[in-house]
Amino acid sequence: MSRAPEYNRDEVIHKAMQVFWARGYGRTSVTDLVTATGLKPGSLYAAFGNKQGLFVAALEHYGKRFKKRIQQLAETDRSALGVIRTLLITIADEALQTGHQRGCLAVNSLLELASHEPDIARHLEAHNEEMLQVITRLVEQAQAQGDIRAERNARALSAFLLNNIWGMQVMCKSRPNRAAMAAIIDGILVSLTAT
Amino acid sequence: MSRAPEYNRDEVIHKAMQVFWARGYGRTSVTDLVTATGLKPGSLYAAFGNKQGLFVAALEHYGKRFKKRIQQLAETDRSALGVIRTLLITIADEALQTGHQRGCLAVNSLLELASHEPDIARHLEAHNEEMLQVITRLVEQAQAQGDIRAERNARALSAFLLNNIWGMQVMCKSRPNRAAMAAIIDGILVSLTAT
DNA sequence: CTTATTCTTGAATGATTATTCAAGTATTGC
DNA sequence: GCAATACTTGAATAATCATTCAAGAATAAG
Repeated sequence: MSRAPEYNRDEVIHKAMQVFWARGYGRTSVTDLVTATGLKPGSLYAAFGNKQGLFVAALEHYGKRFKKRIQQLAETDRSALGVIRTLLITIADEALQTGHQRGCLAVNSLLELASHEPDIARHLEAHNEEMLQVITRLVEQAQAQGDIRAERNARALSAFLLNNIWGMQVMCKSRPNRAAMAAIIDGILVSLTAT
Repeated sequence: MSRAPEYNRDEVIHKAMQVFWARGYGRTSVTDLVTATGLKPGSLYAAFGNKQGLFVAALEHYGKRFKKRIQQLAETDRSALGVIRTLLITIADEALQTGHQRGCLAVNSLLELASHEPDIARHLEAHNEEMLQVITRLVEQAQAQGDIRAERNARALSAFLLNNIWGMQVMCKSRPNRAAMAAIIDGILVSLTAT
């Protein structure tokens, strides 16, 4: 029927995501995206409409990746509290990787854009709600397993957990510090497992 | 000797701060600043060097304001733990004010600029270190008053506290929610006062 | 081969950006 | 009144930005 695209859509989105993640939306120029993806402006616009369209695709790609990783984590441990601990340690370790000061694309974008771009704000709110649900399920499992007291409100504990994850993503950008990360994880677990 | 400026420097900085706070650094144009401050470009550049110079002045103004407010809070209550609780409630209440989705200028700027502007990153790291010291002093007081166990590491508890404050400033931007804020404050206090 | 369809290319467009500067205006000391 | 000094003004500048589009190239169907 017609000519086939020379690029792979997912690869293009992945490369665009990395640029947006490293530089933020506003500081990423279409020229940056052309360089990173190898697509010329015309192809980029034909495929994604505009810069924001590519950004939304990148955000969704990021969200999928994130969920997939938590899924994998959950399969490594039968103890839900263990999964929670591993999740926190993983986030801390990534934050502590020298040079890796990108933080979290979702959090970065939320602060940069949510007040100005309602469409993007909706995407990010949905992402956060999904995160909250994943965490709530883990907390409920930990309650069923007897590691967290059953009387406590799982949704409330999850909000507290997510709040700390957000905080760690902020610390990422400043002076990621092993002692502080350990203190935070300790503080969280003390609170979660309090009697 | 010479002509006196027609503007008040502090007022100009204050107005600029509000624009940067509401819009972020990148989305704020010099035209926005000219409109908000009433100063023409020439005067603005004579007074602050460039856009970034005015931004740094705004950041410092913000930091001073913040410290002053905590100082005032500290004077309202003899109990250091009470001050900490009030501080958290105040932050939560501001976040919950409808329409007020600005979050925290320091956190917003950290995520937007720290990886790209070393000068600004230094300012923000200094600000965070000061916050940490203020909080540490409160924790130590609470320990002296017997509300937090003396064996616990004050600096570690403060890192945990600051992490949650950062998280709340992130939530500000998404769906500030009273139940979640209450859950977070509860989670923090449970951990702080754990035996 | 011809035609229709879609992809690729990259220069052009027009808007917006931060910044500069020369000309005008006010104030102070003499 | 006369300089000297410093502030104000706003148009000009040059760079950068997202986006468009016409022309060329590849593919598939008939």
